[in-house]
Amino acid sequence: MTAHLWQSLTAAQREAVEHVDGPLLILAGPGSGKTRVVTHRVAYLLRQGIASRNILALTFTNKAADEMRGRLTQLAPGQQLWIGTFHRFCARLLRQYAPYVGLSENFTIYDTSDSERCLKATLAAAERDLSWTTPERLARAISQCKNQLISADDYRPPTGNPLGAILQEVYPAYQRRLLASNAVDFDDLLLHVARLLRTSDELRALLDERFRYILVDEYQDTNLAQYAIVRALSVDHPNLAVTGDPDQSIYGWRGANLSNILEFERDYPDVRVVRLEQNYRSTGHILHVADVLIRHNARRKPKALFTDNPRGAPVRLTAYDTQQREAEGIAAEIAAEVHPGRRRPRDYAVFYRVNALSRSLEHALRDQGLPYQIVNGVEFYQRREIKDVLSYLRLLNNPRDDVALERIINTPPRGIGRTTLLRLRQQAQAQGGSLRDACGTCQAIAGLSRRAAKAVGQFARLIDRLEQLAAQPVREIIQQVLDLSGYRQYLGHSDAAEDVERLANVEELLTAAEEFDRQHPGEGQLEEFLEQASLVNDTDAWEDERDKVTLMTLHAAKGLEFPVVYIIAVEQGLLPHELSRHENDRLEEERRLLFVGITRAQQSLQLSMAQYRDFRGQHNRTVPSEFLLELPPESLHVVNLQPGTAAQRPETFDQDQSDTNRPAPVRPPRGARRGGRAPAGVTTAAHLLADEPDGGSGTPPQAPPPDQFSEGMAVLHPTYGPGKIVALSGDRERRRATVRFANGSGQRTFVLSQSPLRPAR
DNA sequence: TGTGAGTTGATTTTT
DNA sequence: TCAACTCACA
Repeated sequence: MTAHLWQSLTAAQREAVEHVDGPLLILAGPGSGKTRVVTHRVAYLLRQGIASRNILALTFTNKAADEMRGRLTQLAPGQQLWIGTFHRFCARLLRQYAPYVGLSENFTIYDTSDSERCLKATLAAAERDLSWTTPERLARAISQCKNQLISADDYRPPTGNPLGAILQEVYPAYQRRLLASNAVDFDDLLLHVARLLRTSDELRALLDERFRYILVDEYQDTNLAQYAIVRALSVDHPNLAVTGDPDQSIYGWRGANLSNILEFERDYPDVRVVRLEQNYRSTGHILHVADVLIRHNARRKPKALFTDNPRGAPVRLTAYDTQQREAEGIAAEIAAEVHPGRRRPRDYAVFYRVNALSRSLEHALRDQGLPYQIVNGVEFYQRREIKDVLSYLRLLNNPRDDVALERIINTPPRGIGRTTLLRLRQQAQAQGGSLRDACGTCQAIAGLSRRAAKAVGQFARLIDRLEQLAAQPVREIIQQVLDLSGYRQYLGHSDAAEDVERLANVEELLTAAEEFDRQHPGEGQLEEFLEQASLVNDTDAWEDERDKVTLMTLHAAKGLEFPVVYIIAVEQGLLPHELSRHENDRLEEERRLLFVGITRAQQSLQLSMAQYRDFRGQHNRTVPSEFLLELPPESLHVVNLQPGTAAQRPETFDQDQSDTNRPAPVRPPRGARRGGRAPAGVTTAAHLLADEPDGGSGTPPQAPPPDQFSEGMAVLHPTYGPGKIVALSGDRERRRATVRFANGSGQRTFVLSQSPLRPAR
């Protein structure tokens, strides 16, 4: 082996790299060179004479897979081994074994919006009263079931849960519809494979033998289904190496199960554990802030983060007046470094909790003439025109794809309206066939007007004609679709900026198809193209080559690093997010999210908040994030850019609706109270942020907070559930609200200052 | 059947 | 704020 490859590795890294047989757990802190270790280890395995086809590397995102592939081609050129996401891997297996689960190999992969359409169709057919819940909620519930390996037949609702009762009916019906359409949703990819491995030990053993060495990256993000798959493939050959960091688990909401990594040692008692704790990325101050913050989490594996890097500048904690000031301030700082050439735009990243926060930054950066890129804005493959065109392709590939058919049967408009579609659905149901079948027999459908029947007949002929082309190169198929369906004309007939852009997007799709064709010569590649389109997202298109400021969510930031990082809107309700604030597990996940953001920074980091922020079209006073209280003052530099604020700030706490109101005007948020972990001498974010320029001055009596309740407003009560305010009375501390509750609890009156009632939004 | 205005209602993170 | 959906009308 070439000596220089290993020279740069530390003892701990080398230990992981040179581990060959048996289970291995690599606990890798941020910036600890994990990717290097993993790729070196694969190279090492290959050099030990292990055949590349026996190695399987599973990642969570395409981006991670691409990076690993890229590095491996440098370390071990010319080796063919499987590197990819769980979903890609499962899709590929499923194509091979589709009949075992009732699919044919040309099945369609529904993305989230497709499966929601499918679910809506199911609900419409079931005719249940859904006024009290939404299809989205049901979709999420189904997804959660699948993540936990609960199949439609196994599902038993918890007693007294109204959602469960509906689910018991709808989940199997939805699943039947998917199968009838020869389609799977994202979760099915995993679920089908997991069940396949469980039911057929023969197949399981075959694949276990085939994939003798398995590596799983970001193991902390695996859910139960992924866990089951990996375990099933590591019975006879338990050479399972997982890497991860429990502190960077941020996908709990998607079913990721932190226990998978926390209890790995229990699952594999003879596991070798390697800890990579030295950080090569960040300055001492940045790492210290991250470390102190994450120690507030209870569910974790304690670890000591350290670095030999210089301490650097303290982390800045900046309070702005408004979000505009925040954005302008950040943009001006970047411009001041970039324009004289001290730094490049690509050195900078701005992170936020939700996509909606990017707008003011875009403005500010544009005003400064700074180039920027937004990761995960509107995804390319989610755009209407792209989905339209792809739906044609999907229907060609899988005639039973009803969701695709419904999408295009009248796009562009060809005179097939609601009524006609309804008849077609009835016909399909009666025949027990697909909509595509029904279209073919439209002459025989009762109640269909002559005109409608003609339109449907034309549509059926169009599809027939296109189906002849299915073996052509993908670009050619798309061209024909655009021409024969009239879609190109339909988009091109107006000069509206919107239409021009749509046309441009379609052109881009053609380019992508051309590129695909080049890489996939030969016939019948349509299926592979569609699979890529469903399982590849826009993060993958993020170009770190481009010299631009990067704007992205904290989730998207995982795995990346930047010299200078800004994290904006570190405020209650956003970070931690409103929906995660009240459950401890989810609060810890929010803390991890901030931890991930902080540890992306190499040299310089600023956390910021704005006193006022426009959100969802409303102008709101904000409350500093409780996480700010948990940061170590000795590594912080607090900058207060709010004019004359010390006087008003206590009031901000009155708007904190998280727990029971207290009479005291200044109330330490939860973090400070819990176990007295707040840094000595600092009790509240108000103090923390009032350090300068005018901190400590006398506090005049504050104005009463603006009334947040109004008549007719939807509210939520922890005991009585959702309700509506029917009357308000009294003032200030005595202000009372009468609420009518939805679930038969009748009407009740609450003293607002003493009740946990809050707006339901 | 298609279109446009108007309303409503919902808003986290993604394979 | 903004997209999806409804409803009235051509």
